[in-house]
Amino acid sequence: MTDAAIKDEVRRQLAVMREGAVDFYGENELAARLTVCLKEDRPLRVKLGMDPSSSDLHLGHSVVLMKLRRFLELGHTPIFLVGDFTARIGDPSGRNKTRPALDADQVKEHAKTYVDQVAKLLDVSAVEVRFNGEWMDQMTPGDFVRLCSQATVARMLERDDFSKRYASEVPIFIHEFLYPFVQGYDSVALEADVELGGTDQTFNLLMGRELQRAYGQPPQAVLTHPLLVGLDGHEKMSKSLGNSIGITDKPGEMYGKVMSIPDTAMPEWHRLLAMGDWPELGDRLAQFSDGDGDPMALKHELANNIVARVHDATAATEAGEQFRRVVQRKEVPDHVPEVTLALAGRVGLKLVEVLVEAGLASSKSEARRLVQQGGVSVDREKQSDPTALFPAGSQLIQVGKRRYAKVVVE
RNA sequence: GGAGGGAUACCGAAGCGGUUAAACGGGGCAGACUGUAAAUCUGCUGGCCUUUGGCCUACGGAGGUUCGAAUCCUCCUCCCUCCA
Repeated sequence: MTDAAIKDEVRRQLAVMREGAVDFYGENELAARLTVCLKEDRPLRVKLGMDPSSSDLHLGHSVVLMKLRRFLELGHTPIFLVGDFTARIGDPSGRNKTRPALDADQVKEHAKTYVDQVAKLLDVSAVEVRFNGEWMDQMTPGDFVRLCSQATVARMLERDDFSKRYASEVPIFIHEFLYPFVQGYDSVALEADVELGGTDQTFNLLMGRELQRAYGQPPQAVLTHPLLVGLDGHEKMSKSLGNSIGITDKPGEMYGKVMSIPDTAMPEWHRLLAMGDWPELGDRLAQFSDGDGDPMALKHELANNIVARVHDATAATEAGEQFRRVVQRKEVPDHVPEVTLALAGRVGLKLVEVLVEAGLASSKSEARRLVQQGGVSVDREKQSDPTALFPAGSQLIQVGKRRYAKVVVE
């Protein structure tokens, strides 16, 4: 490659890297390093770390995972770091209370399925998968104290999440201070050239730069990305807030959840999740925000694209048909779970009992409430008497708009 | 080590001797409406029952005072702030 060609290539790659990102720290340093790498035909080492603090990855995680995939496509080395050690500390980032510390067994349990979930979005055989326990479990207390001597308490307290907690008298534990050191040290151990993360990770990511300098390495570049807003359209997507779409969600469920986001969240979802794909949908979404276009059709398309990426095109099409049928036309879905109940010599089972037994209500009181509020129908007929008897036979029960069960009493 | 403040349902937060399964807000569920599981409005939101009523469990934990306690007292646990 000529110098001019290299220069163009560097420019092209940086543009891809920047896509969808909020901040790009150390961009100029990276440009220089990339130039050398291209000359020597050597890939950049690109780190993305996630803590197995819950067993499920969601669409919010997919934003940075897709970015990692872009780096792979550019010919660099993606490193997926499973924070098995850091999960045992609990990342305080963006939290208004202490994250519960997990024990080693829970972490191992979560980590098991992590890589499989990542594999849904990118080719893991080309990814360097590492665990930070590899080096952290080897570290001596002396090493660790040396590590911690790289930043001050005042600096820590400047962090938004900490200063807010401090001001509102919510406890901050010492170990929470330790988290950024470990995450930063991971970059040292991995000799990362670039680290990806959400904007909430900014402090931790920049700590990596500082520690690399302290340990005599050139500092990594840092790319921060916006946090995907959850199903409610306001809070960031998070499993604990219950507004998330899991990577492992079934196609139908995933499709329905996408359909439920507020229209106003569509352009943002497209921007973050498409990551350069589906460009014309983006154009039409832009028009829509100018007041044109059919929002429902656009949302169907968005849902279809998302499901197709995580699952496959066939599953997405099926999920779409199912949604139109069950939710929009209020027809009975194809597959209704079937429950068989024993009559046990009685004349009939009470409706409330049936609802609880079929898992459609968590208690008889709740079942009674549902019936009284007109939320229950049997064989498509609305029920009003919670004590109505259910004779032997097979009947279709519906609770609310879309929960069904076929109950066979025998 | 000392002084003060606090712990209430899924979450936040009132209540400070009886009419409190406990205001209010959020969340959740149901209903109406809708292109959508959005927005908006309405209702419900501890459990069990023979249900215009009854019973059980519940206000950090353990005891106590009282006819009666989330509310008063004692001890304990945990948290926060300030001083050292």
